[in-house]
Amino acid sequence: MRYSQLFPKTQKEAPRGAEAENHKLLVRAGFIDQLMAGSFTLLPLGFRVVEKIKQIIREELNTTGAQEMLMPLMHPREIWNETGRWESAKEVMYQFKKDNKEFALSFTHEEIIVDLIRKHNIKLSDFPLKLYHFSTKFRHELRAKSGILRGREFLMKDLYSAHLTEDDMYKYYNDVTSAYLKIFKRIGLDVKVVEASGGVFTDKNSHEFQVLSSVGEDTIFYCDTCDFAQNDEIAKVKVGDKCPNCDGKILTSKAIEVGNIFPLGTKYSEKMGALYTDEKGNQMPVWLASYGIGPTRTLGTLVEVYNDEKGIIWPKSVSPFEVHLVHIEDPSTEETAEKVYNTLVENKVDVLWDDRKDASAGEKFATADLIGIPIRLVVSKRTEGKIEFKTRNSEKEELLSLEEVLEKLK
RNA sequence: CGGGGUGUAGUUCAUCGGUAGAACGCUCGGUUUGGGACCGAGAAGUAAGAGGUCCAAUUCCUCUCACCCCGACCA
Repeated sequence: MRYSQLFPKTQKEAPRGAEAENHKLLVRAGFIDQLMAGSFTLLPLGFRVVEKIKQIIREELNTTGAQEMLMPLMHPREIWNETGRWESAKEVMYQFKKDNKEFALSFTHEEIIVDLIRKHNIKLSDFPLKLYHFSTKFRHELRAKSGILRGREFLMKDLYSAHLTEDDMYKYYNDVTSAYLKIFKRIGLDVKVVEASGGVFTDKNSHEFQVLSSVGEDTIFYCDTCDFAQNDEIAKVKVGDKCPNCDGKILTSKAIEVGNIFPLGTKYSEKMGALYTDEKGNQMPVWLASYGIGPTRTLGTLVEVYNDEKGIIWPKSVSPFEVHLVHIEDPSTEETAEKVYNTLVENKVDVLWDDRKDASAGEKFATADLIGIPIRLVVSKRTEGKIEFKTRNSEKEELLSLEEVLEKLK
């Protein structure tokens, strides 16, 4: 991709009023654009990062046997009446009427999944069922805030599993926990698995995947030695206590919730009649669990965690491009730059080439630092036919041949 | 929904009773090229909207709307 063709270009100023680092940097670097409070366009750069996050999630979930699909975002009132959530969740739902018929924009999909399951006459051997999709969620937040971290419209991956027994549900629940840990590790985020209440989704406790950060909205208590962690809404420990599971000390921190998993039990299947016939001929409700990850919130969280005074620093696994090629204009180096770019493309290296003819060296470096692609290559008359290789998070520069660069990128 | 803040050029801001200004960005011309270069020219505005006070309102007052922050709430 040639930077001269990329929409939009970076800008020096952050939007008026923006305070959250993710908001300022994502807008300045051209990853997102705000339409209204809590609602953003994913611009080409932001879209690339989110697609990479989604692909990592997809790979790990598919490994657990889950199947991807896509459910509708506009739902009839009737299906929400079945569980009583048209009323009980009305605060968070966008509800509206058209042609005398009532609808809601999707804020979650339990009802839709249960409807699918009961409709398809599934037999014992079909279980467990594991279905997921990536889709937009509409939630009427009282206050949208913190850039892309709490929006009224955002992307979510939601996975739903259906089981014959509680044991089987928890078995898969643990599988998903492991998959989530792999996902966040690959994305480059350090997460804590935190016990929390299930809110309006379930009476049982749920688990949240939290990234420690001062801009987080949740407060968690966690052990400095083992994996123990609880959300303050249910926490029975306080700072300085001895950990209930080991000899460690309890600490506290603000944290951003990037994922959560809920053991739903049989609440929804009983209300909606998602039943199976067991060996003895009894009609039994299926056991359900749901599991969410917010790819767009993850995008913002990454920026909160990985930035410096110059801009964003993407982890390699989710960077919008693998390398940022900077050409410092000089007639004698034009061919070299073009050749380096073409060779990288031929070798399937995802490269953003700053080919602008009207930008100074300083401007190009500032642009590269702001966008935050982890590897920067420079071609200039100073590199004399070679290529300067530098990573975003270090000052060290190496002068390499094209072959050496390709070798290093492998 | 309660409290606070802010709305002026594409963006960030100045002007704060006498009728619109800068920087950045953009367009054109020229000089530049290792850390957001320089010179010249140019385009760009219903001062968020409505009402009020005043000889005169971007400026003061009222209401509305929008955005940001704190709180409440939150899957």
